[in-house]
Amino acid sequence: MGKGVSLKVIAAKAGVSAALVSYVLNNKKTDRINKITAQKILAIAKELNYSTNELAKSLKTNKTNTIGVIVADISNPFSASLVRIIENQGEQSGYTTVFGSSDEDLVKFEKLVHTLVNRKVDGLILSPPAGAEKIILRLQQQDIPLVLLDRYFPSLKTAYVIIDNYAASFEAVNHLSATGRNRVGMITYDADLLHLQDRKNGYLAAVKKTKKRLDNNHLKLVGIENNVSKIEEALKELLSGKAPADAILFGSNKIALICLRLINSLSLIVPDDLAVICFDYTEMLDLFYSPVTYIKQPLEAIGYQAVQCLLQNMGDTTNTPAIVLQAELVVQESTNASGKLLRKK
Amino acid sequence: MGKGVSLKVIAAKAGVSAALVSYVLNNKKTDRINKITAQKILAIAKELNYSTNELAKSLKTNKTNTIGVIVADISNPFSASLVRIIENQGEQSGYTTVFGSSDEDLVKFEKLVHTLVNRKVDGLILSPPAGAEKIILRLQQQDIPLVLLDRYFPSLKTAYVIIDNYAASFEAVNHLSATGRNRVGMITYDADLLHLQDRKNGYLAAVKKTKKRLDNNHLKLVGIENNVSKIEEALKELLSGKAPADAILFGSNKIALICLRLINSLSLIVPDDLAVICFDYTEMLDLFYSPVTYIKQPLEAIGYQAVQCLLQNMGDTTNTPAIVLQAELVVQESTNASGKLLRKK
DNA sequence: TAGTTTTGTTTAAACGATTAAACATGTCGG
DNA sequence: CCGACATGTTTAATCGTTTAAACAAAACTA
Repeated sequence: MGKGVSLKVIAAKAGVSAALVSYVLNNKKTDRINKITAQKILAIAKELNYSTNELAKSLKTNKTNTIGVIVADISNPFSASLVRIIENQGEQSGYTTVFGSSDEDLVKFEKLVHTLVNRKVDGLILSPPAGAEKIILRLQQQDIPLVLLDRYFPSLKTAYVIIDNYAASFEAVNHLSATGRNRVGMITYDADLLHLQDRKNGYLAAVKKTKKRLDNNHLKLVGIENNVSKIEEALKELLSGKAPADAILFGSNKIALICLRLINSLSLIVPDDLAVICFDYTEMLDLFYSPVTYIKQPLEAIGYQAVQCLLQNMGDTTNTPAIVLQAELVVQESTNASGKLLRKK
Repeated sequence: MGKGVSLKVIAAKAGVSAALVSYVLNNKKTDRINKITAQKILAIAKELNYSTNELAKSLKTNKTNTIGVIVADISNPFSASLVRIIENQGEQSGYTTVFGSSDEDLVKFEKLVHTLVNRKVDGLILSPPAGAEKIILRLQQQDIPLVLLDRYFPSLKTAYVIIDNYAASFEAVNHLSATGRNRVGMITYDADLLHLQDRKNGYLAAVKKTKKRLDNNHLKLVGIENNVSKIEEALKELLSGKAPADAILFGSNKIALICLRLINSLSLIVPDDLAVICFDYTEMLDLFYSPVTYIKQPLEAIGYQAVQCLLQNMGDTTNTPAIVLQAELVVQESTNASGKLLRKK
């Protein structure tokens, strides 16, 4: 391996001590240092193409200027976009971001957390899987700054940034009701995670509010592992029987993909026969023949707030801001009340 | 910040030297060490919840067990999937992966490379933007193991993993020709990057081979910044005039998205009036009313090979394997020769 | 019993930086 | 011409590990 150029090397070449080189390169004690010596040192540093060994620096300063981010799955477009925003946002404040995917797996999550902590990240932005309370708690006991993303645990006093999933679902169902849909169904996850519960509960509350009889068969819960046939089955059930749904809210973009693909191959027409709304935007929603109405999470704001909260929490770990952002319902053709089709006949 | 538990702390508590603790915890010199002492040390380490400071360890051992990956844009589903595969693949070999997005911007790319190098990653997997030759060369001079991903520079002797873009384009056009399309167009990038040139040249060669008159107007080049109106304009041009294209090959998933969205709003029918093929798979292709035929890059294989090549290059930087993988044309409805529509009428 | 091995543990330097404190000079006022 | 202050640079400890080498005591060996 090519010998690294260290302060010592520069010092030797310049005939000074390593300490002085450090001062010069970091612009410290600038009032004291001889300009000529400083110039010489800078010249040599440039000539040798010196660059700091951040490992050593971090070890000494106890600061890595790194934040660790754990999402469920970075290959999910939703996570990927968010991660990108956090990456940019962090950079603005001088932080490098490192990511990992937990796959909603507690063991994997814990392993990732460990790796990041042992590498001494300055703080963590986490989308923890269900059951991660103990892990989070231990991090707090170790005084490691962190903010939860997209999820939160009511039993824990942490900083978090979430969207109001309850309101988002509620608004979506309201929109469907208001535009004449009578049997609004939902396919979402059967999970402990509170943000998913909120999506479900928002739906239930809105359905109840319509005074229309609440038909349990219109809420379909599927596993978070996104099993294709299970989800397809749920959709088929919703669309059959004596009171088939005339509108469906999909609890995630994964669910939406699977269902829309299936709908493509069925004989029913969106939005005439069925209105659909999807949680989270993906490019694909625009490509469906009837562009899909969706619940738009304010990704920029989420990413921004996550980093800001973390910075605050880094200053003082007892400072745990809780940010709740509102999602926005973006109405497109798939919930068109008129039933007039824009798509090609 | 909560005092870190260091070897020294354990050593003190156990009444031994830090060195001995290190030996025990790393299972070195196991034959020599007293079992009882070892047990005691392990117990204390567990009790204090010790975990290695990887910073210090890396500084000493000159190994971080980290590989750095730079892609164009991690929020692009293609990159996101690949990155995920690399992440998993790296983990198999005991490496943590850290990512960054260059946005095809040379300055940003260089900055990212610097950051990763200063953090002493053990190796790099890079999708360099155009003009990155000097940067790559300097890395090689510093003996930093690296492998290029998806791209390569003929002027440089580096390890790389790419797909045969020329053959992929060629095959796609052939397929269109063979299924009766006569005026095959392409919209792709006007870029120096060789893999993009290859896509273009494969198209040109295949068109030439059909013996049909090569009409320059059927190849549209757009900027890599994916300007929406420029791309839409290119599409409109292809579809108008005296010899409108009856088939189009899209040079990337971004281009495809923009064009398919526009096609959705036009009166022409895919595949009857127009066949389309897209480079790179994305979920969205399945949601288009006429599922889109695409050129499938073997992501798993690419990710696997990238990591393997890097490991080889880490062992010996003069070892620069060049892997060329073949893409696969996945034929779906959008190039259906019969013109029979599966989509809803 | 003295010498050699084996067993068990410690010493100390090193990785590459940071930084308080000490140490030289030089300059100036009185 | 001497103490005080300013100027410029070095010393040395430290961060938390690793690891070769030294050391000490016990256990054989002859």
